[in-house]
Amino acid sequence: MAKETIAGLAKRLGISKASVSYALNGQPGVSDLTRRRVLDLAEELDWYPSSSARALSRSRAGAVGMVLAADPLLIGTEPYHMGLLTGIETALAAGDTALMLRMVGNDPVQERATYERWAGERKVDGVLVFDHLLDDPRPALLDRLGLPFVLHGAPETGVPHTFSRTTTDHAVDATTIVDHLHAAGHRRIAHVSGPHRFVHEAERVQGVRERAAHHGMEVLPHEANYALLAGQDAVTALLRAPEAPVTAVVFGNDLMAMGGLLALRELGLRCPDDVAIISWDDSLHCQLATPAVTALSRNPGMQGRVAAELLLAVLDTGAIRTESMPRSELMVRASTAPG
Amino acid sequence: MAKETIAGLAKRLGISKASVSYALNGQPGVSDLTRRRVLDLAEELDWYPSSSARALSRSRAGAVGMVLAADPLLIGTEPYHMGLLTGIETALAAGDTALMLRMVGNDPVQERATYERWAGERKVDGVLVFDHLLDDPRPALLDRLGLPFVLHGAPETGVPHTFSRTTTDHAVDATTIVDHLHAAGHRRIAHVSGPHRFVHEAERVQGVRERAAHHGMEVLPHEANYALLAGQDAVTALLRAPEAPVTAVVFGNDLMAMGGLLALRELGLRCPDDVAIISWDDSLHCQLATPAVTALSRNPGMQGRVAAELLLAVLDTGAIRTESMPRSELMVRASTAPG
DNA sequence: CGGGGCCACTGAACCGGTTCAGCAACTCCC
DNA sequence: GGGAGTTGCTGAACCGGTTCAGTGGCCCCG
Repeated sequence: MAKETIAGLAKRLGISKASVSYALNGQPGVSDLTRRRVLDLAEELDWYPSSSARALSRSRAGAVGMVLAADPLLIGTEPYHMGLLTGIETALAAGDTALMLRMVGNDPVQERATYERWAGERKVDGVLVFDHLLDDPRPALLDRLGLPFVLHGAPETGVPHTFSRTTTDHAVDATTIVDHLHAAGHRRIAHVSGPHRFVHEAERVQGVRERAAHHGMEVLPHEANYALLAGQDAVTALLRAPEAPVTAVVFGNDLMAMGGLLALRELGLRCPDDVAIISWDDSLHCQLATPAVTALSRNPGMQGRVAAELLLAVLDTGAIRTESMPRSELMVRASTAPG
Repeated sequence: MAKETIAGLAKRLGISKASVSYALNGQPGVSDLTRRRVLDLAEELDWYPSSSARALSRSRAGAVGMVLAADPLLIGTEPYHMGLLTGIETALAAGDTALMLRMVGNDPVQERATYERWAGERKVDGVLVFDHLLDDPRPALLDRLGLPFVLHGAPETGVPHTFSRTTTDHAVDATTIVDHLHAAGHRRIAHVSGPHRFVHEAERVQGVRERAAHHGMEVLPHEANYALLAGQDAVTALLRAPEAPVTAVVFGNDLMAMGGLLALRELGLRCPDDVAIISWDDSLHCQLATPAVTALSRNPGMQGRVAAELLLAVLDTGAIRTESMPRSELMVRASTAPG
């Protein structure tokens, strides 16, 4: 079946292309009768507008892009990103916008090249950007490229920003976590975080430090890279250290928490009796582990939805807005239960 | 900066649009000198072809689509799909093709509507289809829509097919699994599979049955739905049954295997001493569980890459081809280790 | 009754590429 | 020296929509 076009519909009805276009788009300039006839015929021939023709004449791609820049190995195992993706897609589908996905190994150059191409080819109308970095070059780049974007997970700081973003209050999360450990009697803890070049990690580290100080607790910070092995190594190193041992470890994600658990087992230490464990991300891993791991549930699906909806609004209105993420919830499980 | 266009380049160089186009696309019809001048200028102004204009005139979108039709809850937790996605994206990026992603809850109507729209709007050049169903309506639908596709995970059966697909030999996998259990001394096992409406599940069930018969083993089949809870319930039901208990359970995916493990724990049974467990999908869950779960590693990343490359080839040549998936590998772990 | 305003509709330009037919100049060969 | 073939280039049509500047007919009102 040859594709129907607007010209085809017009010819069949004996009217002009322009009228057909107006009718189909609900624009004024056609009588109700004509509009009905057009819509009925379009329905009957199941006509759809050619997305490329429409994109060309409207100068709008009808799609937004997302670059997943992370170790492919991590992405496959970390449920956080998948949850995010699901939420994003839900919001975009509702807004009749397509999602263009690109995965690049943890490579800033490729991420940058992708944005440049997308902007140059006008392939997407905007992008979602993740994992805000210290001195992040991407906002400036995207501004220069004229590509609208939403930065997901920017700091909560009150500084007025020149771009749209979603924020999470990591200080509040830190307080939740530290208070929980303090209440369980811990006075000396370790914090195995992700790389500090991520703004959210820097904020978490600071948040934990400050809240711990507030309680008069001691914190051993340890920077790692989110991998299972990193969590394992961190715990091994921390507990072999000559200083008085910590009684609890906070992990920056679920994978490292799992690694920590393995390390404890190898060291012959019991969790939570000898060392308690808590993860900054909840996931099935935390629920299934033995003992089940206490974790902060951040609802990635909701976060994705909010971010995507914000991007759609930005594309629509051009406004610059900031959206706060809903509060996280601590899922208390056996790994921190008073022994 | 206003976007450069081919007309702009042509004007600056004092030549025609046509020549510029030929030069940029490596087509004959321009002198080497002119070609160089065009390419240099394009480089200098960093010009990119407008994807929509190109799509319109070439009648090719430069993108392929993929509908992830599964329970969003499952998708987030099952690493299989994410691995697949990573592989697909890798292959597409190499082929300069964009990936359009749509997630629909486990809803055939929405999946169908998505294909119809994509075809009608000519938004994608082809699609990747997953989870072959018994009496799958999708091949016929896509043929009718004129949308090229690759069906991933079709049966290995020798019947000549009218479409391109990738196949997995589930009988071989079943043999691997059953032989492993037989060698460990099991004679009566259960097989907790996914829904039989999936062709691959039907084949696995048959494969397990036949291989077990070959060894004179007994198999209790149990159809479930891939969810954690389903695995849990299945094991509870199977082991409470009045008949002689099984000594091993084969699970259709890692999640159900985890559920099975939980159920065993609740029933006070030890794994592998009382009941051995084996999963048809490997993942971090299997590796982290206590005991670690023996699983068939199917390399989803590789599968995705092969499927995507096949689709690109199909789009290029229009040929109908079948690609076999590489052999799976059994990762033997504690859950089936002779007690 | 005449003029202003509105309504329904149309032709043509436009978005930014690709591609075809045509044409001038130049080479080659008998 | 003249016809055939090649090379390098151009103008214009085309892909399938959107949109602007008319145009004619009709109604309303002073």
